[in-house]
Amino acid sequence: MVSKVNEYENGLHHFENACRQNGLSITPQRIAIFKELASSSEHPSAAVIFRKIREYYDNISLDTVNRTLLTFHEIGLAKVVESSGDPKRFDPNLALHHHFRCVKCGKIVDFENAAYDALEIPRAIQKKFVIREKRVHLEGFCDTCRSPDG
Amino acid sequence: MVSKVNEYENGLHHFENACRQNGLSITPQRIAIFKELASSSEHPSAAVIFRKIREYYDNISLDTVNRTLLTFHEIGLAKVVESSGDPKRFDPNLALHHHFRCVKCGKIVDFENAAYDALEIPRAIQKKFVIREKRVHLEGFCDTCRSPDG
DNA sequence: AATTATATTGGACTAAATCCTATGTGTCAA
DNA sequence: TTGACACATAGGATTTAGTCCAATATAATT
Ligand SMILES: [Mn+2]
Ligand SMILES: [Mn+2]
Ligand SMILES: [Zn+2]
Ligand SMILES: [Zn+2]
Repeated sequence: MVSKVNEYENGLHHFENACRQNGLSITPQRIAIFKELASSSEHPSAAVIFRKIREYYDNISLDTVNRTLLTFHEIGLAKVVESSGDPKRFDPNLALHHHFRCVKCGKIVDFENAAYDALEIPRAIQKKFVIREKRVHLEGFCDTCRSPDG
Repeated sequence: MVSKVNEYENGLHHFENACRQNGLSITPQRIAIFKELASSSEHPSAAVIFRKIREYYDNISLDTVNRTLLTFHEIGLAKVVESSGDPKRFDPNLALHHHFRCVKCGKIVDFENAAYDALEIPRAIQKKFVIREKRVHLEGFCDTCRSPDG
């Protein structure tokens, strides 16, 4: 078992390498944003990350958070998750996995499934398009939203 | 083979029945929006539909188009397609099918695939959530965006 | 044709995201 | 270690998407 500390350090090293390889300087803002995203499992929006960082970093700007999250996406440090309009949601989990999204509260939940992972891209699609992501997307009501009201 | 006219009439009947069953009156605006959506295969946003209808219907409001598309979704006449932030995209195709989305130009393309259709919802997910939609989501670069620039 | 509940309009408002430019700071080479 | 510079950020302005609201219009029913 890998210790938490090592996981954490590995994450930071990955981040620093990715920045260096892409000619991006390593700023306190980028570090804070990376840490916040990496330690999150709720597929946060830029605004959510912004508010969390603001708790201890009193003048980081929302623009920087937005710009940086998009940069992370470009250099492969983060993914942008499928939503339905509404704010963009970011994902630090780069491994192949799948999503359930609650149409009521917007919660996005990861899950793993070997059969889903094994799906092949249809020939006709492969010929025509360059595929970068393949995910199964489930939608419905989560455990919290399913019962009382709606 | 069903004639175009019949398909069209069936669509309109379906629309009218859905409205009646839900206590919604059949207004010229709703008819125009339904026709425009039903005859589209590009998964249009509200703004796109609004602009098309404006070409011949000179004072329909954007608010009505937005509100109506959401209503259509509620009463099962349309689906809201998975995107990545950015404007909501609507889908008149109620049949089980799957999507490719170009990350550059935003184009969303339908495709059918029996293996994808046959995917089962994992036990653990079924127990916890109420599933309403199941789709495979592919992402990448479309035929137009793949080549020259990047 | 009159009634009434529902729907639409258009402008105001809110929220998300991007743009702009003056200021600040990581990085690298001396 | 310092200095120079290219790159990055802050914060305010702007753009864009979506919603709200109150006055007006109209579909459905009688
Ligand atoms: Mn995820
Ligand atoms: Mn579709
Ligand atoms: Zn929920
Ligand atoms: Zn494209």
